[in-house]
Order: sequence, then C-alpha cells, then structure tokens
Amino acid sequence: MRATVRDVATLAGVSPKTVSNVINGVVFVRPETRERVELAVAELQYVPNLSARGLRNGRTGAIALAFPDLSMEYSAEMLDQFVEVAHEQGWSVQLEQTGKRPERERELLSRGREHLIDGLVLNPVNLESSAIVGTDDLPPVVLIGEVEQDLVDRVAVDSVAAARDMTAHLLSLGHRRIAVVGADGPDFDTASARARTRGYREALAEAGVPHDPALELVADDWVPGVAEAAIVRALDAGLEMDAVFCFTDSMANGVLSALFERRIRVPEQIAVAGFDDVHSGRFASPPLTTVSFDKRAFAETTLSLLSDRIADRALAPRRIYIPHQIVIRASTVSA
Amino acid sequence: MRATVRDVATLAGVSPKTVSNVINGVVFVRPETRERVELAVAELQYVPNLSARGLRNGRTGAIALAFPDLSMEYSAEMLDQFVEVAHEQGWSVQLEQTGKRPERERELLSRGREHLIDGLVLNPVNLESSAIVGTDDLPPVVLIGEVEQDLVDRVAVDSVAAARDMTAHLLSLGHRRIAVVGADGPDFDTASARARTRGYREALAEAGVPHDPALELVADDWVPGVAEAAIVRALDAGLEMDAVFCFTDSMANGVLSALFERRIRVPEQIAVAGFDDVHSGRFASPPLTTVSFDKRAFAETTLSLLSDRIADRALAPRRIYIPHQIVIRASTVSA
DNA sequence: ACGCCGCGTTACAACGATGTAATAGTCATC
DNA sequence: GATGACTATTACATCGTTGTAACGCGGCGT
Repeated sequence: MRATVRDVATLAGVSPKTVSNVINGVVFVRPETRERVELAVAELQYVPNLSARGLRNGRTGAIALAFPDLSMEYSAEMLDQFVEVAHEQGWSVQLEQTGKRPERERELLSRGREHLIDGLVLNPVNLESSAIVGTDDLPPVVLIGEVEQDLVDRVAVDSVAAARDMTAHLLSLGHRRIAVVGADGPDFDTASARARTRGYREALAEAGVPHDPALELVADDWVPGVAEAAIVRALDAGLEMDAVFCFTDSMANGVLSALFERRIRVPEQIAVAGFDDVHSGRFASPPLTTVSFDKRAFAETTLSLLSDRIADRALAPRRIYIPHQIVIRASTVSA
Repeated sequence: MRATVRDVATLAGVSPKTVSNVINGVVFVRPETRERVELAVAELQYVPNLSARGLRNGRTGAIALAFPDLSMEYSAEMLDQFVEVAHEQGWSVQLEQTGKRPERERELLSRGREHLIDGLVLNPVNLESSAIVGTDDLPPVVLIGEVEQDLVDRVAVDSVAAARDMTAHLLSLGHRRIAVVGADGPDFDTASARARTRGYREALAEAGVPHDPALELVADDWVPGVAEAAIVRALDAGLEMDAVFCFTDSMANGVLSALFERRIRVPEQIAVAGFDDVHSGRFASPPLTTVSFDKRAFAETTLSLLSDRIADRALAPRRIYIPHQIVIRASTVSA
C-alpha cells in the first residue's frame, strides 16, 4: 500500500497539513520541520495521489491533444513538440484520435472528459462552425489548424498566405501550368483545403496566369496513396502541367512516387512542392520544397493560449498566426 | 458548477448511491427508478468526476504510453494503433516521451506517476537490465521492442529472426557485399541494434558468406540524417557493396536519398531494404522492401498483457513475439 | 394475521489532499 | 513579568464517488 500524507506526518511527527505545506511550498515551514518531513517523504517514497489532489483542487494537471490521424508524420512531429512543451510546463498529456468520425470531436467538446482534463487542444477536420454553439458550455479549448470559427482561441499557419507564397514561388520559376493536389471538392471540403486552394488562385490571379479548374485535383483524404492516384489519373488523362503543389508533404510523397515510377524527372519536367515541412521531406528524392513553420513555436503559442484560457474562461477569443517560410529544395530548383 | 451525484439524486428523488448504482449498472435497480435517474442525469448533463472515482476506486482508467521519439513515423503509426485499441477497451491514454534521457525511463518506472495511471507501455531505448531491479516496486508495465530483460512482460518483433530473414532475402538475390546501417558500436549499443546485427551475421554465416566488419555501419541515432551521413562516408571511403540493409525504414529513407543524389540506381547497383514497414515506405523512390508486422496486433497483444498485469501483479512475466514478414518491393527487386 | 424472506434502497464512512479557521508557541516590548 | 503581535502548526471539514452494512417494504407460507 502506498504511503499517504498521514503516514509521512506520523513518521515526521507533524500533522498531515504540514506535510502538504512542505510539498506544495506555498506556506512557509520552519527549516528543521521541513527537513524532517522531507526525510520522511524519502524514507516512505511518498508520492502524492493525483486523483485526490485533483478532486480537492478541481484541476487535474492534464490536458488533452486531439488529432484527426495520429499515424501521419505531421501529427508525430506536432505531438513531439506539444508533449515536450506541455511537460516543461508541468502538464501531462492525454491523447485522443478523432479519426474520420465527427462525433468524436463533438464528444470532446462536450463535457464528456471535462473532469479528467483541464483543457483541450483540438485539431479539427470535420468540425464545422455549427459544432461549437455557445462558448459557455465548452471546456477550455484551443483549435489548431485552419478553422472557420470565431468563438474560440485558434492557432494556425496562414494557409491562404502560405499557399499564395508557394504558388508565387512556382510562378517565379516560370511555371504556368501548376496543378494542386488536395483541393476542396464536393465530397471533400475542409477549411484547410478551401484556404490553400484560395491562396493558390489568388497567386495565379495576381500573376495574371489563367486559372484552369482541371488543374485542381481533389484528394478526399490527404494521404500519399490518394494523391498518387489523383496525379496518375491526371497524367493518364493527358493533363498538361509543369508543377504540382501538394497541400501536404505526405501527398507530395505520393506524387513523387508516381512521377518516379513514370520516369518523369523532378524538377526538370515537373516541379513538386509540399506543405508542412516534415522531417522526411528533406530526404525525399529529390528533397522537397515545402512550406515550413516553427513547430516548437506553434506548440508554445498554443499552450500559452490554453493556459490563459484555463485561467480565465471569459477572455475574448484570440487568433494567432504562426509565421511560415518557403523552404526551397531540389524538387523545384535543381542543384 | 458541475452537477454531482447529489444533485442528480435530489432531482430524481433518490439517494446518491442509487444514482451511482444506475450509472455503474452492477446492482439491479428497478426500471422506473432507473428511468427517473436517467432523466435527471440527462437534465443536469451530469458527468461523473473521474478524479473522485479514481480516488475512491484506486483506478484512474488511464494508461501511459512512453516512446523514445514521438516525431518518428514509426512512433506515429504505433501510437495510432495503441490509442485506437486502448479507447476500444475504455482506457484513456497519457503520452510520454523519453527522449535521449534515460532518467525519464527510470522516472516512469519509479512510482512517480503511479497515482495517475493504472499501467504503462514503455518502449525503452536506454533502459538496460539494471534499471529494473525488483518487480515489486514497479507499476504494471509492458515493455515493447527488443529488451534484454526477463522480469517484466514484453512484446516485440523477433529482431534476430527478422534481420536474418531480410539478410537471407538479399543473399537469395545474389548479393554478397551486404552493408547494414544502424549496427551497434562502442558509442551506440541498444538491444535492437545488437539483435538485428546478430541476425544479419547469422544469415551470412548460414550462407557461408564472409563477414566483413567494415560493412557494419554504425548510426548513433536511428534517423535518416545520420544514416545518410554514414552511407556517404562509406561510399566515399570506397567501400564496395551491392546491398544495404537499414535497421529502420527511416534510415533507409536517408540512404535512398544519398543514393539518389549520387545517381546510384536502386536496386540495380545497390539494393536497399528497411525495417518497420512504415506507410511512406510504399511511396519511397523506389518503394521500399522492408520487415513488416501487424501493428494493430502488436497493440492488442500489448494491451492485453497490460490488462492482465493490472489485474494481477503476481503473474509470471511473459514474452510474446509478433510475427513478421518480409515485404518485397522495388528497392530490392526491380519491377 | 404474523413473521420471515429477499430485494431494492438508504445512511454512513472512506479514499487522500488541502483551504480555513483556530491554536500553540516565540519573541519583543513596556 | 505580563501583554501583545506575529508565526508555525494543527483540527476539521470538504471535494465526489462508491463499498458496506443496515433498513424498509411487499409477498409468501402457515
């Protein structure tokens, strides 16, 4: 059986509350008393019961992270940063996967888990504005990624601007037939897809390059297999293109695979760009030009907003954009 | 303020314990009473306080997953499965990253977090046998991946056999100068590295192929960049090889990148194989031959062991190997 | 009609930590 | 030497849930 404050108190010859005071360090305790207690703690290997503390304090010290698809390298790299930063700040992290099921996002936003976590970082995909009705009933939450929603805190890369920048980069290389992979369509219509498609179109318009809807390839799931299938279909249909801008690195990987298979040289015949700057993009064949952002800063910003929100639920919702850069590698500019 | 059993009880005109009985469903409650309670629960949107329940029951309903590096695609795919299976079984999942710091593994195994989680799935890297002394003091834990340790439950792919099989595959293609990337060395000596190196050597010995230590390339971190550097160094040194067996897909990615850069054709000039069968390997250029295993089954097996262990800490430790297969793709056998 | 049985329900206490208010102890001051 | 002003420590109650044991009520047998 584990030692409790009582046991420690008995051994140290003080009251339970004094033990608590020593442990939490807010109330001043005389050095010799403190030392006796600390000795007893060590002796008994006392560890506070966090359930009890949570019950008493109303705070669990845990936050939840919810991603749509944990198996993506993108999720992995974000998780890495979030877990590190959260731990540095003393939070423990609960992990949730929302998958393709919108009801899971709703469930998280309803009070289902409320008593187990102090706050929630949610990367929504299916969530549309409707899902969040009033802010009153929500647990403290920060949404990450592109969301068309004004009632809660949000952190994101400016997808419209980033897509515009990447398209501009491709245009500056002289490309005029730039396909995108991952555009929104009737069956697939997420906020990210819409934003990136919009940025692409804006860049074309700015450059006065005609917009061909046939170049907007829809991928109903942002995974390499779907992207590969989409590009293969387009090539087979004889669609002309001199560049492909994939809305994630993961899809770019699928596209590179298809082009490699067909012996189409990248970037000489078709340039390829991605979005997210995942680690493996650097080791793609050829290395992938992509939209990069500081994932550590992303996590820090998000958790800082969440922390504020937990402290004060009445704060006005904030939106923060994390700066992005175009990282140019050999998939668009040969060495 | 959240509703409690008390509030629900008052509204339904019953005692708190009856509400508890309805919610937990173990004690029979008369249908009309049950209905009244359920109505009150819905009315008040009552949600049990899990801290209180945890305090009372001594179980939190949460388990922890600890991986050395969450940013790896391998971790992501494992996490995906673990989280899914855990949720199906009603566990919530806490995430920990042990990083390069052995003390974090120790900390997890000590009772530090004990009161917050019911059990722990740990993928150790630094942990050597010494870290686990007696089983008495440990939280319920299942180790995953190669570990030289007999005191706790373990689930793993048989790395020795898998490496032997992959080496045999390469030998069967006629390769005789097979390099490995990720071998153990003086500065890098993990159980996985040792096991895979051993399997490689065993296969060579069985086939009567001479063993050249120069072909065993050490990577002090199993990431693509280090693998790339290692292979580049080997090629620059004029080391002859007709195949490269990388101990992870991630490293294979780095190797493919280096070979692509040098215009060395894969598999015609040098065949490349990996280990883990991560998703993106299918979309490598060329698609990667690798050691595959059922990650869902891995997670199910692990959580089943953990569940048993939580139920009975006195069980004899078990070791379970998850079956593996060699998946042959174009990086070793051209289409 | 009386007592017994069994089932559904209840009162109470306990899980462990900690805020509050009261207490014991220390020291300076007049 | 007694009074007052602090300061360190304590007793108690409480957070919300649930196991235990006791209770009340209806039905059955005699």
